[in-house]
Amino acid sequence: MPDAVPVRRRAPRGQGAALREEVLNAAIDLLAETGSEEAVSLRAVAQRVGVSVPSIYLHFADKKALLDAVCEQVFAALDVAMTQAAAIADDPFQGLRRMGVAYVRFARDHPEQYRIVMMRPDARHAADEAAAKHAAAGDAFQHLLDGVAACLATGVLEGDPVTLGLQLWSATHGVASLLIAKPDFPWPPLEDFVDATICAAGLGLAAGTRLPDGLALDDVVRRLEGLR
Amino acid sequence: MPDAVPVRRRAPRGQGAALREEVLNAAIDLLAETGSEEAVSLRAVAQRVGVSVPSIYLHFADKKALLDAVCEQVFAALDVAMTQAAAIADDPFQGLRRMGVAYVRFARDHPEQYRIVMMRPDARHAADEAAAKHAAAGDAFQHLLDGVAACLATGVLEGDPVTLGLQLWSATHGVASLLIAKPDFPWPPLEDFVDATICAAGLGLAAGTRLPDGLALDDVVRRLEGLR
DNA sequence: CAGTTAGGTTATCGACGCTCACTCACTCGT
DNA sequence: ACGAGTGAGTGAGCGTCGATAACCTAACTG
Repeated sequence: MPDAVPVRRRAPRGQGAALREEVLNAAIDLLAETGSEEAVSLRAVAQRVGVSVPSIYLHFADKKALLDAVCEQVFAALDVAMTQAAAIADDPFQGLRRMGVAYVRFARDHPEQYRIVMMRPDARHAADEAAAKHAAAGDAFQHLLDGVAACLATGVLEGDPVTLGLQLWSATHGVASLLIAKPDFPWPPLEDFVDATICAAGLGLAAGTRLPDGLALDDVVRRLEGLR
Repeated sequence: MPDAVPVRRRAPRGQGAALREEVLNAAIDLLAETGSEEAVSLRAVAQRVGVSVPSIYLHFADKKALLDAVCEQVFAALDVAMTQAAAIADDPFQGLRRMGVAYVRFARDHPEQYRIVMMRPDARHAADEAAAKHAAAGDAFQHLLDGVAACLATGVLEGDPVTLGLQLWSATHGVASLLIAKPDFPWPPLEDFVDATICAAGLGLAAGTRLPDGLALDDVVRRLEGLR
């Protein structure tokens, strides 16, 4: 006999939107359980909800729209993880470090979700920059910028906050992304590596913004020997 | 009348492998022209070559194998770009900087190729680490390691070369990857941003390996003020 | 109870990756 | 010269996918 298909009672009159929730949750669960984007087919989602495929189109324009909604939820979870991590920091820069470690840990623990969120070409091309910022990364990037701003306030960093934020994000995303793409590489122990990379980036940014253009790396290095 | 389908004369007896080249080149061109992975369907490739779909399976086990071959070629092109860029550097660290800029420029100019190469989950899970290294990134990562080794030789960097290489690669890949994924972001001028990020990472790594564990970022910053 | 309509379904489409059975057309041993 | 063998390539078709059009019916309203 066929796999006991879950039956779903038709929603009462005003509650059509309830199906949207169910579909979205089914997609989220399916992605989490299988860990594979291609396993999230409309047919699989529909069967899990106990509904026919075209019903999904009543609440999502197409499959991309459904995945966009999934991404939104993933981003929210990522933001929660980062915010929690930063909350217990002693100083602003340590907050950034903790955020970075939490970020990479999230990516490692939810690789397919992170891949979908970050590696899919951007859906809509937002016209103005502010909208683009929010559409792309939601609150997470804003919280990173807040952390940068705090560092700027204490003077530990200097420069354009958006540029600094992008650089730190790039470094952190680079670790997370490579870690997912090349899991067979001889990675050093994760937490230390991430923290060291972020520290290096932060240190470099802190120092870099204070250096004259022409100064070679060697000169700085020699100067730093005294700190040993 | 139907779109003048290219006719392909059957290859002579010993030359069956010629089709492999034609299929591969067609896939590469198709990807470059459309800039979209999903446009590279076996049917589209077959039609471009002027051959039937199953013929592709005579030379490639499945679609993934074909894309793997495409990736190999993309990696080779990336490696050429990086090697050329590093060749005209004055000192080892400048070589790393130039490699990084070339790397990101390549990613920006061939976004879909870079995305496919870097964002696809690794095909085969190599058993030993050495094989994994080569399977994953080919010669490009090895050349990066060479650059790191040169910096180690002149003393401008210290530490484990593989770890340092991974950190620099992470930072560079982070910029490239984010740039592709979020093209609508308010990115600063590209070349400067990339170079600054790599310099910051390098500076941070150079300084970081020489600092005692407990030292806070502020202390270093204060110490660097003298360099202004 | 009748009518409306929100909340679905059934049937179907074209494109996809992939497989199997099959046919050429050339070559080579006799 | 010629039939067997084989390298090179097809045609038809399976199952799945995202998406659409047409239709139905349960639930609420008057």
